[in-house]
Amino acid sequence: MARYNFKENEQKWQAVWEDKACFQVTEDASRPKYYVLEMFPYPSGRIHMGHVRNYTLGDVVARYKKARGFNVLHPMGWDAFGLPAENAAIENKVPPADWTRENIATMRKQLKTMGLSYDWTRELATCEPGYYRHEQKMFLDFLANDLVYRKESWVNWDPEENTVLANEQVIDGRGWRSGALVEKRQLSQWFLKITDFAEELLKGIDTLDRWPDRVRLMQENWIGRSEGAHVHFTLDGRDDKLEIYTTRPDTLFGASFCAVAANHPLAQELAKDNSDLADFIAECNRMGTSEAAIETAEKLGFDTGLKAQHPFVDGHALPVYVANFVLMDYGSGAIFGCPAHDQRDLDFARKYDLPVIPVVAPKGTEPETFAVGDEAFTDDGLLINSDFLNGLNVPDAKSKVIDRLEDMGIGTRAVNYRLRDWGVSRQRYWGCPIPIIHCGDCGIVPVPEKDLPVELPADVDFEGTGNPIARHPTWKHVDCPKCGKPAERETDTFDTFFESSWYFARYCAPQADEPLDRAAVDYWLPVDQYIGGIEHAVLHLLYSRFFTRALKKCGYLSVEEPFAGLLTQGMVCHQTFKDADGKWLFPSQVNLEGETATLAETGAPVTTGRSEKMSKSKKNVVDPEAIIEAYGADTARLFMLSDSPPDRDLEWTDAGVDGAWRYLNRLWRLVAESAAPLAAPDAGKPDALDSSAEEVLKSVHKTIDGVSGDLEKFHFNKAVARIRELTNAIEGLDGDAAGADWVRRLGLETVTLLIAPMTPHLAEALWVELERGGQLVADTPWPEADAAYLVDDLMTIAVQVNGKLRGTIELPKDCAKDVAEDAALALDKVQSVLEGKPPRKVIVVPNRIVNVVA
RNA sequence: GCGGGCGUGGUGAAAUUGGUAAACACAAGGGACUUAAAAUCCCUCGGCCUUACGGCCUUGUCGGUUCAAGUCCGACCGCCCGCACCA
Repeated sequence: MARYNFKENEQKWQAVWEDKACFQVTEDASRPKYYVLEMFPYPSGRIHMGHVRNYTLGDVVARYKKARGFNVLHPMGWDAFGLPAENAAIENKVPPADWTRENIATMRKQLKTMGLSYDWTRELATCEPGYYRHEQKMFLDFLANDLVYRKESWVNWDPEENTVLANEQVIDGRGWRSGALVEKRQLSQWFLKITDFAEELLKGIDTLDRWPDRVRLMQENWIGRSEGAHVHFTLDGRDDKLEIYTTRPDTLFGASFCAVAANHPLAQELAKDNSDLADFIAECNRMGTSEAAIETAEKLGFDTGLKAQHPFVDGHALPVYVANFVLMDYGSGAIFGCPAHDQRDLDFARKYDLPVIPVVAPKGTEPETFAVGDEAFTDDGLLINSDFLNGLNVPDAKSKVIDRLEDMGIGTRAVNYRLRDWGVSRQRYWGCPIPIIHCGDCGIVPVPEKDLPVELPADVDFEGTGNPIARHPTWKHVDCPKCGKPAERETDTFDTFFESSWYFARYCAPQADEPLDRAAVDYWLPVDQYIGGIEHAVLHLLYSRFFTRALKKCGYLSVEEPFAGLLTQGMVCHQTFKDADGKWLFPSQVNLEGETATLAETGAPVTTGRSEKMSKSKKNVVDPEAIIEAYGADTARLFMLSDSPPDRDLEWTDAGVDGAWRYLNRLWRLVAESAAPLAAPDAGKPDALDSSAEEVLKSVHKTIDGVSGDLEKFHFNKAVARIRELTNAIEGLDGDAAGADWVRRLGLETVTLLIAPMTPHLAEALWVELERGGQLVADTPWPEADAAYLVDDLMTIAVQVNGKLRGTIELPKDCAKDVAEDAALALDKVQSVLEGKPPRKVIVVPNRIVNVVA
């Protein structure tokens, strides 16, 4: 039996779609629009299975919505600036631009073999001046609209390479290449005022009703709105005050110390005359800048000897520490410690032997006996040991204590956000140049618009240390646009999140002279459905939400939220393999027979490990190109959708791929090679249908209804299961039954249309076999379910006794409760369990269940 | 450390959102076809007990609410993701 020739077919239909420009779109006010977007890839070299999953999900949505009559925008492009290009330049001596463009060419070719319904005329790459000149313009607009400022901030500094390191390049406190101990250094950098929008970004989350709850929660926590107070402590022997921020002013009477960040001005000042403190601060500065590193480090403090006076208790002096767990970027960079009611403070107090005074006791405990051991008490309760606050609950105490602080003029009520302003300066070559000129006389001067874009120099060398763009012999030297004297360009480039914060808007009119074409963005935005990895839950999505608001403020667009719907897909995982020496092996090197794995080449034993996220380092990767070569794109796509819901991790298995492949062939044979009779394409419904044919007819309509609902909710795996069930039903249809040939045609055409978004090439081939080739499936509307076939007259109802299933009964739909009760009680099984006694109670849930309580 | 999530047969999962747990597949075992293999088709397939009819148990663990819990509540265990310069 001939198999379905996927290779020939996939190439054929891809060419047809392209020739007919099936997926090219323009604004069309007469149709509802639908904008589907998958997160654009970083051009790392080759596509991986994560891409295949992401783009398959997007393509199913795009093709389904098109069939549903929407004007669908579905673009693709490249997030082309980033560190890997610079690493490649250093390792292989290839210019980042060449490396990136070659990768794009390879990956574009690979993507095209997947049969994705992109409007390729809208393709963009962020590393091209035609793209980044617009974000330089936007930056200047942000500057003009007071959304940008400069401040000192800390970076990871590799003293050997003389470069700034990314957090991922710092491994155990050392530079990944040099191995040198990393230091923190302060640099003057550009910041965007995302905190101006903190409240708006927080409120906006409520409008994102088609985002996963967990992502909304993560964003909410990231913004981290808190209500508390600033409190000013007087310092013995000094005129200045120590300002702290606290969310628990109610616990002030339990204070036993104050602590400031290592980079707090007070710490810096005291360190000048105290070399031990200077050493301690230097030690803190060796920790790297990542919050995870800071928070997991052992809590250390240095007693400055200074004393802070308690605001309410005369003569109660608190020692002032410099502590490594206090963050300079949060609040005022200083805290007061109340060990009894904060775990970190408690750990710190136990270590440095500071008093632990409980001031909140759980309701119902005796205040005298309440003590804190190794666990701080952080819940609500009643205030004790707290003078005028005694007996209040925590919220009331907070309010009262702040009133008192305000009356005394030593504190204020304050709202604080965990969110920090967005530092966008990067000391790197492969990014968008920041369009600023530094002039000795005029200071900071924006590059005039007519001089945009500021293009990256192509002739840079990566031999030396430091930022190659800053070392370039001529690039940075310019005349000041204001005064004409020699000046220097800014050599920093933008964070690559800058490019990805507005690309979705650029797709609306990627060739426009202006950054954004107003009519186009007004038509297409917001993105109706955005699809990508959960790893972007906070940063990329929050920056894009901020950028959209900033662009609105500058008059570029009208929407506030860029992404109306969000689907976050899980990772693609695979089993891991190691050889006898413990070295990782590629799955393609391994023969797997049942549970035993051997090395394909030598037959040597192989240890199998658990399934983990596919990664180059563990070699548990499967190359999509090899899969598409061997099985075709439709098989890969179907497998991606069949077994796991999209938001969960997906285990890639050869057996699963085989299963998808077999199903496609089975469907092909069923349509193209089956001997069973098939009615003519336009034959009317026969008057008489055999009951078996009637059943299949019903399931055709139920499947249309079910699959449509599944696709709307992104339950692709369930949709596949339903289509397979319908296929089984059609296959089991007796060819001689009255009307079977007609139902069979309807069923096969339906299966073809329903599966088309998932396996579009096969669907087109089936459509031709079904003599429907006059129109492409890609241009054919979605089938409609006839409501008359969706309801059953008879319902199967479960009968339980005391919650345990004892049998089932068939009853007419929506039958009266007492009818159901009588039928249930009439069951022999029920009677025998009841042992002749009358039931105590009978619960009837119509069309579902009868529960007899004995 | 902080924040978020996940946990159901040998495996991926489904369960109309509190109402028949395991749909649809994969793997495995048995059979048919074949000189043979591949492909295809048919049967069995959560566990324990039972010759059978059937019975009991089962959704990470423990407890709770309810006529009824995979689903709700509480505690615990395990794994995964993010933490602001990876994208």
